[in-house]
Amino acid sequence: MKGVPFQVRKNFDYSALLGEGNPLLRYPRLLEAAIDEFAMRRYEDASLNDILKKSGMSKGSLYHHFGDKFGLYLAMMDIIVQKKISYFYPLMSEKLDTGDFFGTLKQVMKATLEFMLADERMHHLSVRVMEENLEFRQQVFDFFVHDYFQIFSQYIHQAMESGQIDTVYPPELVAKFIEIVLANLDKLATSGDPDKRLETANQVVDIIQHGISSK
Amino acid sequence: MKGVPFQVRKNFDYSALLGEGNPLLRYPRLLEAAIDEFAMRRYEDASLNDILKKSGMSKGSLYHHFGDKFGLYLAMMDIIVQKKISYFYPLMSEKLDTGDFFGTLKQVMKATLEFMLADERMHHLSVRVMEENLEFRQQVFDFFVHDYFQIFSQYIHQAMESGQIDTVYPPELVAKFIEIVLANLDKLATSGDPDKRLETANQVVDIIQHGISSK
DNA sequence: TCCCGTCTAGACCGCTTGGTCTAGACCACT
DNA sequence: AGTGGTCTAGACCAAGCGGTCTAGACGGGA
Repeated sequence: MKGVPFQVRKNFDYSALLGEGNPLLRYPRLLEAAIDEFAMRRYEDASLNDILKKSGMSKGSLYHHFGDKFGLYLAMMDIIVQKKISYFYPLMSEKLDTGDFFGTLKQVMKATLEFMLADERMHHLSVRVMEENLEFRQQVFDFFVHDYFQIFSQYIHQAMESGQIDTVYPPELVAKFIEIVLANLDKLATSGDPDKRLETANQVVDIIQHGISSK
Repeated sequence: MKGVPFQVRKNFDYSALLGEGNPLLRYPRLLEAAIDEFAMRRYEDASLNDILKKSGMSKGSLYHHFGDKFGLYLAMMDIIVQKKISYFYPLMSEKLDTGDFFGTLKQVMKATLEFMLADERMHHLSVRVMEENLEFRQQVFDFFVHDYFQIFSQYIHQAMESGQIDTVYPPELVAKFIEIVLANLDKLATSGDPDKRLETANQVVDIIQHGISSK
């Protein structure tokens, strides 16, 4: 698959895979195997044959239900995204309009950490998407239009306008900086004890706060 | 190459490839093609056949001179590392013992940025090594024992002892934090103009300085 | 001129990849 | 019982991979 690194099936309705009708919900062993494989390797490197072997599903069934490798990936990501939203939903609904930017950031950290601790594979999946090439990401984000980054970016603009962040820094720089730190949270908070990890995560927010808050 | 993801040739002296006797120095087209390919894709994904096609070298010659794919990779990295050292050498020799940690950090940033601007492919190569799996990195670092991270970590300890960094943060956290920011410098300083990039890089150091310096 | 070591070209090997295709199992409806 | 649609199993496919191997080109010493 070198010459044709990534391609999408025509005449196949991927969106039918998402939501309640997600066929992956009916094949828990396939879901497990897919999460294992896609958490371990990036999309191109992940082996469909290995997933099939591990899950016991036949190739015919997989292609019948999911169309192709990308269909399986989308169906899996749909489930992961739902799970992730469940961790962030309580936060999104009430806190996002208060004036306490760094307090919110700590809560985002906490939710990220808890999501990470619940199943490290899912965290890997979330991070790994951002490591894929642009074309692939765009294809994926066509189906998951949550646009986290834009919401986050707007929130930072708000925090700047309300005087919480030093205006000498371009908002985009601040947004990217925080995004990078969040994406690498697993490398920063590595010690086993969950409490210790949370403490470290809060220290990371402290560093960011001292770094960018207005003097 | 799925079942045997990474293997090293026995009875072959890789170290003979490094230094002055590096055979890659005699094949500039091969060097170019290797940098192109290994900067584009990670080790496993990089295609030896593509490198050969681009450079016009035959497979027989390659295996005669370099032993295997890993030998070619090592020979190329040897040249890259030499180049990188040439950017950091002036810095290492005089500045590393002064008491101005953040000043030094700014100079490290500047050198990193200049190295990046000189040839973006080389910067990609440097960053990409850290994305490879542990086993591969260890194999590579066996041949390039510069141990940047340990030197850097010690330097941070010194800066803490001399009261430049807030001691509430664990030194390892600070080291990893800075390391992550440096590794993602290309994502932070993206705007085309070199001066603007340097300005952004300095702002990033400012953020770090405000973030971790003792109050 | 012959010989031998070095080097080159590229056919070939075994293996893995994602994807296709066919035969048939199973089931519901007529 | 017959028919048609859905689903499954897995043989098979072309392409790409890193690596091996052989035939021969080339050049210096005897």
